[in-house]
Amino acid sequence: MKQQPVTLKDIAAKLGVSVATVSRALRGYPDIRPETKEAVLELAEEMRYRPNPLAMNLRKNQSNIIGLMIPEVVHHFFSSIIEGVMEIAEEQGYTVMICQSNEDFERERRDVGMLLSARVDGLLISHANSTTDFAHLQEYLDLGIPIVMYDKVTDDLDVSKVVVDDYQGSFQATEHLIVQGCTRIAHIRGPQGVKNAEERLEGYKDALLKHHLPVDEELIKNTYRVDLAEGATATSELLSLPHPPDGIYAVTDLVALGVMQTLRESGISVPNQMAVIGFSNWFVSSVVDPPLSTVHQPGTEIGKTATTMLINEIRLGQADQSVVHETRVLNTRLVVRDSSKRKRG
Amino acid sequence: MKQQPVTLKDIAAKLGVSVATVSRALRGYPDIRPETKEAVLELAEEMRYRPNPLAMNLRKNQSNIIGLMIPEVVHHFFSSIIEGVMEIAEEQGYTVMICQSNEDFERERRDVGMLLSARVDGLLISHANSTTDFAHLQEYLDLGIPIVMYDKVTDDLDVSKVVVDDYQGSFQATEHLIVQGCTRIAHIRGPQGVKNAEERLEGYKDALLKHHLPVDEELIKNTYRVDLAEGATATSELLSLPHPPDGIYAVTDLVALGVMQTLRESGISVPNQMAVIGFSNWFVSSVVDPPLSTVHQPGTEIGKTATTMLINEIRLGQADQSVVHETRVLNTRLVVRDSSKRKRG
DNA sequence: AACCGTAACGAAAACGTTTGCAATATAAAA
DNA sequence: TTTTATATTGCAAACGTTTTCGTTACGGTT
Repeated sequence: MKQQPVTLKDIAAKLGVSVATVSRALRGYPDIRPETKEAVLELAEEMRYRPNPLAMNLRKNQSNIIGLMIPEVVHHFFSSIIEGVMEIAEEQGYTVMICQSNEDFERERRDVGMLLSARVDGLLISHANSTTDFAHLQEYLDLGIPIVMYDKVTDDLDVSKVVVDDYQGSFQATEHLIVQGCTRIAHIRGPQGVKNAEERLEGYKDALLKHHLPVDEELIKNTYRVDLAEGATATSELLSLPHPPDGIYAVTDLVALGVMQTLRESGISVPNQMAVIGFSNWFVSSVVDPPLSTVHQPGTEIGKTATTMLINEIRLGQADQSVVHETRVLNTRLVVRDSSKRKRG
Repeated sequence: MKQQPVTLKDIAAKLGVSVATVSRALRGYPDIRPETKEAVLELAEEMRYRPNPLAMNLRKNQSNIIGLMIPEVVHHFFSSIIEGVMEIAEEQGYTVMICQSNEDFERERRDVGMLLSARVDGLLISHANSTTDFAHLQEYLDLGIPIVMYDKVTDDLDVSKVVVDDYQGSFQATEHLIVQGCTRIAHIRGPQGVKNAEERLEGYKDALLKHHLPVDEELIKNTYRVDLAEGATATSELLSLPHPPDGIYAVTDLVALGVMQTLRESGISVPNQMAVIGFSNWFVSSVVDPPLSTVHQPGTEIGKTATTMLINEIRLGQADQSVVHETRVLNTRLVVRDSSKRKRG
């Protein structure tokens, strides 16, 4: 038969003391006789007592849950973020409730509401590309529930943020192609209005300017879904240009893979005829042929940092202390592989 | 200032009725006057009332949380399982608490205990390769908390299970290589004692037998960590054999990628000199060159099925009805790509 | 003998729900 | 008019904790 979980009351009854005493003994309160404490601890161990978090948290008006909104779970970059989040959360006694927005604003709004209903103590969010209205997040702030935004962030909200230095990473990627001897470098950019995409575009342009190369709008291609297929079509278009590029910098590794496929089908050799570099450093980039150069985004670290900051704000709030929001910018790292390596180095 | 979340009491006070009435109105109980119900619903909406799940669940002695033990989060197969689990869970009003064992038994035991402390209503688990003792899971069963095992399962425990047909998938993979004209097929196998690995080995052997090919122990290589490097070293060993194989079937796509890298470095053409096939169907397998043939494991579906079964058992248990455990075997699907395609089909 | 300080513990309220039971009001039946 | 059935509602306990505020007992001080 199902045995019921043991409660404080059970222990108290067996010991002939009150529930309060048991609670205090277990929590290590001072005014408890050492022998009593000893006995309680021993019996609790023996009966395999496990405190009921529902009751504890109800009493304390907190849940010890942090909500995590993520665009896609099945995605190397994001799952490494999940890993980082879980590591810190577990270490700090929090549990994580994950929701997947699938880049859909309506779903994001619904799930954000669900997490609020679940009484999360704080929220980590990378918003969907399509999100422009942040009223659903403002609700949290009104209730005093802290939010930390990561990766995709907005200036519209006064909260802490964790991002990577997209501008610098992009600058380095572009400059790397220039150093390798490329003179006409195309950029397949991310969706308009998304901050990361804009930053990367700027980094690309500025690198060109620094090296006195013209910024040719013909060489800047748009993506909307940021996937393999868009990388492929953009590449076809670039190849049919009267004066095609000799290097392609794609906003994401996935897009870069689409680029490489099209180049292979067109019989164009990488990196000699066309150097290619991506952004993100997925695992897959290291095993394709030729291995894809890219800019490493420290996913795990983003997750860890954001979670540490969030838990910190949660605790400050519980202690009625004021919090000051900060934006942490993590460094990217250029990863040079064969897809862009023309010179020995 | 922080505004407190609104409770039943707040609504009751504003309406001059009792908390019980409000509760019943919201839950749609029959004996409530329509006008009262109307008024309650309206005010609740207006005040943006959200029931406190902690209180609800404490009262009902359940958590509406299901625990998910997973070997690694950053892994295509497993993250697709997570996705499937989350989809069903959310749909059924459950939330998911994920823990990562990292293939480490001690960590698995600790996290399984943590989930128990968190009062999960049920547990989904794929155990670590190193797990041979299942006492930590027995504890759940004693408490009447259902478990559903997926992917890595054991016969030692009388619980429901969801697996793919490793034997059949393996048989098909091997047979496919035979049909393509391979006569000496090597198998890089998974760790001994792990059920999936053993089943795949059997499928491989039986396919050879069916086609009257000898089972040559020299051609069966072991792995322990099941990674890229082991695929590479196994391949080197196979190549240095007096009579090397003309086809390699690897227990996992990751291992197969290691195989392909080594073959490339050795200047051996795939598939003509050596046909290669893996198992799992990661995304990466579709973008490498040549695209890797493999056996598709329906990760999302595994997650969905296991979660559906678990929630079903949870509900049966809550209704004091008896549950009968079943093992669901999902079909795999052979995915033929260029790494094994010698004949047109 | 009256008082006080302190150590150790218990009683009970509180957190926000749900729900069995009792209570009231209203309408129908006698 | 009284009785009875029915429709609404409220009371209060319960879920398992934590914590405030007492209470008791006891040794030591005046």
